[in-house]
Amino acid sequence: MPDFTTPVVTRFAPSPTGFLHIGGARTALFNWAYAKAKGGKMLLRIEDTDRERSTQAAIDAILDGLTWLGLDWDDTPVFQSERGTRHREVVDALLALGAAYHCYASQEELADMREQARQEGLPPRYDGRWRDRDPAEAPDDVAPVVRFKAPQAGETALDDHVQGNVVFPNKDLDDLIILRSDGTPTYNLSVVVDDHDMGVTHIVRGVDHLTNAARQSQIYRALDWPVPDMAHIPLIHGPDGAKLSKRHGALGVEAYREMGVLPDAMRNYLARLGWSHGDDEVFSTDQLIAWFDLDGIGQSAARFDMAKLENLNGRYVRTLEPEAAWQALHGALPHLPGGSALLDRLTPEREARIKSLLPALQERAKTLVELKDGAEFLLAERPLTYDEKAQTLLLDDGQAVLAGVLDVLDPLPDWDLDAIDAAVRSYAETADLKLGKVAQPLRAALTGRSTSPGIFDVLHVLGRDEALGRITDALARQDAV
RNA sequence: GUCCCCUUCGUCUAGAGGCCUAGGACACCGCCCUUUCACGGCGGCAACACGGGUUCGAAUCCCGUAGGGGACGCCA
Repeated sequence: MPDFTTPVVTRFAPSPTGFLHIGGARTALFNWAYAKAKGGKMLLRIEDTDRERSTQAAIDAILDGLTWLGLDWDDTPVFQSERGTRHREVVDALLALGAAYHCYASQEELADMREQARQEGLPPRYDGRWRDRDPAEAPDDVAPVVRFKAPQAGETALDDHVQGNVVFPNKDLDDLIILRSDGTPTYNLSVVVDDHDMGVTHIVRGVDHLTNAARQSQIYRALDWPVPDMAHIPLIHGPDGAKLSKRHGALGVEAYREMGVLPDAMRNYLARLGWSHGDDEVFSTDQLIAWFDLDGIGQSAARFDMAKLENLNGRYVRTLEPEAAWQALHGALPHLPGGSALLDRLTPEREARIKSLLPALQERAKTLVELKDGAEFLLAERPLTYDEKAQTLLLDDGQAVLAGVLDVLDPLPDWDLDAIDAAVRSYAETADLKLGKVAQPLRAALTGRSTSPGIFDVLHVLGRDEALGRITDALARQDAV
């Protein structure tokens, strides 16, 4: 049965004044998921009409962020700044239609108007003083702006996929400026024109645009253009319930990349923030696309929870196939703190060692940073540096254990797993020590840490010379203490 | 201040009048497994903001209160 309905076209329209933050990433994800779910397109539009604040660096950061998250867009990105001519054309059309007018009110007048309104306890609004005034009365020292002639009576209703039916009394919506005195179009006009021209059928964005949506719908109607479907999604808040700011998680997505978060996990987490499909917590991108719908989006703001993201990320790290895990780690290294230095020390032999221990390492890591930390001992040069817990383990009793283990390991004819296992166990038995008492100092000596994969594996992977060398190093520390 | 929206465990949420003595996940706390750390398994703690209605019956519908959020620019 062919589908004769209009193909879905969504768009993500960030303004390039900063990085791609969490809220923006989630908005992009919803737009992307909805387009994919409906077999439509997601377009990208860079809203860079504020030339003062828009930067190329921000544009790059946003594109990089989307790419990292795996959110691809269709067609080439539209730059709003390049569409000024068309925007002005529509302003002229509105003027011709009598749906807009020139306003000569000065900045001072406007300021007075707001002040007056504030004192009377009224909302600060433009009073429409040039709405019906004869342009012949215009002062010649004021460059006019163009204002939209908004309906003054009645109400403007929005039928939003997330917010439901929202009604704004028209008396609360004043005549907004659509063309500045310098001849450049403003946001609310540009958005309408661009969304229309780009064939956008569904607008998915943050609720902070809800009032704009009402004004924009008035412009659509004045132009006799169809109003797109809308879905205003709730905002993401910080742990304290207030708007996400730099103090908490309002970091760019690249910050999460640097924390060793996997893009798949990030997507999964973000999808779960404000949207749900029953009790499903962990799902693939294919499942997300299959399940995603605007109806599943909740109406209340969600708080960003790093602990849950980490937990989810840990699941993704653990389930990575060996080769994929290596690719993820290797690829992320340049983005992780201290990662580049490790990359420099990578040799084929060391790479092989890491790969052989990777499954055990993955078990212990919630992030790629932790995975990197866990693998670091395989790239370290002797003598190792020991963390605090490791240092403690290398004191008195530890020294005795190391000496004893060295004695049984050194004469081993073959450095294979079984032999190592047997030797260490027999030492533990002879010394009347629990295996744990033996393993811990050994671990400290071999890895410089108190946690690592199984100790026999570590001994084996390190190889005889390196392993015995590290034990000897740790024994030598006694003199230094 | 005005307008709009929101309100289920600490957090993310399931729930669309009886299936709810409210389910799942994260976090937290026990126990088990175990050479460490993890993973895993089992168990525990913990919520329908409050007050009125409507109904035989309300977390679910209506009204109000409180709290929170958002919007009120020649920014986007």
